[in-house]
Amino acid sequence: MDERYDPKKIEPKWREEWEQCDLYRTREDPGRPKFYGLEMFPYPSGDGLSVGHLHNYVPCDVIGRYKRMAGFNVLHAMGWDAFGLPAENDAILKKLHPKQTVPRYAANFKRQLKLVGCAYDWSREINSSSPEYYKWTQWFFLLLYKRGLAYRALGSQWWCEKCRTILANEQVVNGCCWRHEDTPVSKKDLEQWFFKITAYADRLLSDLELVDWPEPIKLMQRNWIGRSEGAEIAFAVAGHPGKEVRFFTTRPDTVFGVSFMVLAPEHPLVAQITSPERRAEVEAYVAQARRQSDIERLSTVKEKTGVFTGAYAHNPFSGKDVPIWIADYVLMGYGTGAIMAAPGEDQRDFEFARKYGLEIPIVTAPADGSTAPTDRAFTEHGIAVNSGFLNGMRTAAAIAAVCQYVEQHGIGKATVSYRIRDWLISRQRYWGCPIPIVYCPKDGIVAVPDDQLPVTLPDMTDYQPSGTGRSPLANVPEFVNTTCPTCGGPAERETDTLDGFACSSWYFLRFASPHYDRGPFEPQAGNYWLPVDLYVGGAEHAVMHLLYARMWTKVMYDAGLINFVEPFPVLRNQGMIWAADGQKMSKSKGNVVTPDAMVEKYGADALRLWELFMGPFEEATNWNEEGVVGTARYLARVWNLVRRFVEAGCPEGRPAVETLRRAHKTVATVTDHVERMRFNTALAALMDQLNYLQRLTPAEQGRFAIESYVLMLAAMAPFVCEEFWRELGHTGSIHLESWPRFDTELTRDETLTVVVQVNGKVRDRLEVPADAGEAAVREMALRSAAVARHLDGKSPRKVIYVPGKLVSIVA
RNA sequence: GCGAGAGUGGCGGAACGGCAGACGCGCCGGACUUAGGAUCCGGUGCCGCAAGGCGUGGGGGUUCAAGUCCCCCCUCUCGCACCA
Repeated sequence: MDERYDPKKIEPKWREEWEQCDLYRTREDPGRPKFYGLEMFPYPSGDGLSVGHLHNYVPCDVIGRYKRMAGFNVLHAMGWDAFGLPAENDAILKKLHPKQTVPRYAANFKRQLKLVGCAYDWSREINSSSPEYYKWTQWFFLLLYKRGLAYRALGSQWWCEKCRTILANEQVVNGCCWRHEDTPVSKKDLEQWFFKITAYADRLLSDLELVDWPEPIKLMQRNWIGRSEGAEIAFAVAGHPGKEVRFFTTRPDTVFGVSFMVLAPEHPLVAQITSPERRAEVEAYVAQARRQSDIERLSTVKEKTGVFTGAYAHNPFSGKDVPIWIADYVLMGYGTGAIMAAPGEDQRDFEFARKYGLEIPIVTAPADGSTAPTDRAFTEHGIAVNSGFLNGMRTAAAIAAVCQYVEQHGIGKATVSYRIRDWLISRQRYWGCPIPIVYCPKDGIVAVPDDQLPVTLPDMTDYQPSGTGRSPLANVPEFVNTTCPTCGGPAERETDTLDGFACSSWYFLRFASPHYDRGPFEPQAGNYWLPVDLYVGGAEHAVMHLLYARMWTKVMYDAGLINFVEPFPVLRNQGMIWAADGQKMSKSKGNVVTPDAMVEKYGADALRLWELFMGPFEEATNWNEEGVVGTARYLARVWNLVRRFVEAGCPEGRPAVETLRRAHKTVATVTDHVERMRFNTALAALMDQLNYLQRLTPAEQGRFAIESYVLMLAAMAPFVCEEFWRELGHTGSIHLESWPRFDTELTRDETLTVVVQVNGKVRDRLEVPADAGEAAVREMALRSAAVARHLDGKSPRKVIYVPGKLVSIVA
């Protein structure tokens, strides 16, 4: 072996060797259990990977390697989320076709991942923008369509001036476009495709119980789905026979206290019921509400505003006619776009009523008998008062009573409302998966038959958004003009493409059988490998991607395609790596550190180790290049350890009991920490053990200590450990070896250090045999000179003994 | 405003309610070397010459024992934004 550790001499050699012998090809040995580890597949950007991205890929690679060594068939593959706005925006910016840039960027990502030694089965590489892939994305669209889960609707949709396209509700951030945070969005009316995710709201909510996910992510999903129970009730509009205001309320028990109604300004009823003398004012308000940017409209610091329509609704409970107002604090997109205002029990209604001098009846009294406040709304549950037949009932009972009443009288029903809205999947964009639908003058909306898939994205040079609201595909007659699959007559293709989240809603299945051409996945392979055993990605996908993928999975389950209901039973989020300056790593800030530069300076293994060692996997931290110096130095020390051992002829050795114990303990610790993804402490245990072994001669170390050490390190530093393994006299790859085993008996200490405390302060330490009995240890503690000194002549009042740990003496 | 998470040496971070600061970086001292971002040995929370004392954002509490559990407050990060 060379005197010095030189990653440049060994890493390229093994990289090539592994490639040649296809070392990381997935094995399907029926005698072994399976493990499917998956990282959220990336959009291959032109900037390449940074060391921040590796904080996800390297730890997952370690888990994959560990599981493989621990006896699992491991599926670990990589692919590219290549369709979508980022690729199209990049193409427009650089004036290069995404068909050219995507493969180039993907190849660069792949090169970088290989550079740092990530073990993927590249024969399973997938690309969501390839026809072989998106054929099945289209197939899934049709599956949803056939199951009544895809529909067209005219909607007032968000429009971003910069993207020149429609945005989903989820893509509107603080009233601005998610990609252009300085560009307020406006509304545009277009006919769009939607997926009926609301039909799955309840299951998406309740099945969260089934998964092992970070609690904050589950919570975000629960809040996003936003289930609330209540009642939907209709009040007749006075003087407008047949017209009624339908509204949803979570507090039907406060219905006797309804002193006014509020409609969203966009509510269709507004135009119909506004009285002539109010019309001018109402129209002005509606116009300004529509014109307002959402930043202004959603601001909570803003005082509530509204105008009276001049119309009244009849409250059948109180018997009063109450005024109907419009206000922008009522949203058309939630519930029915109308509310009953119970200002005594709702703070927003209270503020509104106060401002406009509306009546504030009190219909709920505190259950403890105190008086309801008058300076704010009483929003808690209590006892119904001033409420006719509800008087004296507790809130829960009153809610049930009102629900029963409205159902009996045919004016409403108990119901559940969700915050989540249907998923808008139409994109008026070129670089996406074409929606496989044909419009026929005779047959209407016709699904493209399965055997005519894929509907191929045409080659075109001018794919700039038209700005008219239609996709650039509308400008390609060869694409648009087709024949109706049903009648054979002339027809037109849908020109919208699918939201990129559609592509990522099923890709995890494709890895099971990436080249299968008779379906999206080969059923046996799908049911063998799925669900994903460990899914890892950033917390930024907490709601959109993870909800959509869960929904598709449930649709597939309902269609009998798969036998599981949750695609990702175990989810972990890696922590964000900020640049050294604490900011986000970005090219524009000039603070990006690339793996290429780090590998060049310190080697891939040292970079990997620092990615693992810099902090807990799930926590954010700042990049610090100094750390890589440390891990490179550590590897040089391991190199010296192994070199001395090899030069001594790899002696079987006669390790002392203590040495054997340390070796077995290290295996136990590292195994446990890797299993729990505590890579930083796993590596710390290895460093600690190195410090110990370094002081021994090769014969004192013995073969087990050295080989088990190298085997464990191999999952983290694959290149140098492959070199070690061969130098240690083995012919095969270390990466096909088994994870070392430890003997629990051998990890047991012979003596323990017992701490002796007097009044909570450590005053002495005792070395006691591991099997010493309680009485003996207590006696030793009380005999201690240090203890006597601190007892100061007093006799102990109490002595607490924690076996093997401490004796606490209270004087 | 609501929700979630986090505050520990100069720095990254360790620590089933039981010796706070493992491991590493940095720094200090030494050894060996004619340059190599080398290696090895020792030291390194703060105050103190010492015995000893003080220390996990601040303040209370529970406990023989609190970084860890409970209450109040401060700061930072992330998520959500009037959800009827």
